[in-house]
Amino acid sequence: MDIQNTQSQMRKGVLEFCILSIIQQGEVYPSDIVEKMKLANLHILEGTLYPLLTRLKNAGLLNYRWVESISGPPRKYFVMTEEGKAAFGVLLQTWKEMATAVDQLTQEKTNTVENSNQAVS
Amino acid sequence: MDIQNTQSQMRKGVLEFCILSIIQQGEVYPSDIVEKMKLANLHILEGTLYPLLTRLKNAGLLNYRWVESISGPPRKYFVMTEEGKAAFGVLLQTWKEMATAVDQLTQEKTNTVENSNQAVS
DNA sequence: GTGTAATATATTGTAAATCAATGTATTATA
DNA sequence: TATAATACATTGATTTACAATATATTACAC
Repeated sequence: MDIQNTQSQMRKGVLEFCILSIIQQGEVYPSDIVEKMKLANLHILEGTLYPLLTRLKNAGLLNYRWVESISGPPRKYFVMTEEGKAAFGVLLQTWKEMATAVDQLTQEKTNTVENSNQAVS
Repeated sequence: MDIQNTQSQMRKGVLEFCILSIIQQGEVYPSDIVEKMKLANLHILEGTLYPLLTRLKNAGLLNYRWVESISGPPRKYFVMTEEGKAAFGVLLQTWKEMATAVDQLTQEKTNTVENSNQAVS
């Protein structure tokens, strides 16, 4: 229960949302997702990603098709379903609202607080 | 595994951060926190909050003092320790970076995408 | 005073999900 | 033929939020 845990919790919260976002932007296979997430400093492991993609597929938000690779075994390329696009829209709205709420919550007095001792009504 | 689950996951991720933020802004007792979180549309239940505050206290980020109430049993008022203030600073930075990353990730092509079928290099 | 309601802190059991560590399979290459 | 690289997938452990419930204190009606 140190601070790194809280940091990774924060990142975990948006994992699914970010992965849906990546897939919405174009057909990808799991390694593409891992790479794009790493670039955004939101690391995800394969042991997390595969079950997550399966859940999203079973929930009807994703589909996939097999594509032969020139350098290894075939890959599962994922695409959004119409239902997935709708769900992503909802999540995008949720994200925007939450980010606004958190910003307001943290900016109310933050950074200038020196008097954390007054009681609250 | 429906969309509400993903939404609550998103909110869960920032719970600890928001609670630290609230406490940094002034001495509060648990019901104050529940109320402030509700106002920000980030609901938290007591069964979640009490263990969380205990964890943060044991981690050295918080302290509390008992205060008599005029209408009920005594209350635990929480305040940040110096270590807690430092940790909050780190988390604030983490939040800002993550929010930026997520915004970039979602805005790259979102909202105008109609061609989700091209392969990726 | 006694009983009920309101307030407040706290614990227990359950369920969900991430992670680390592996496992299995396919292709290219030495 | 053996090894390395790539890729999909599962298992067990740990964490943690939640629902339900427990315990205790105070106020107030009767």
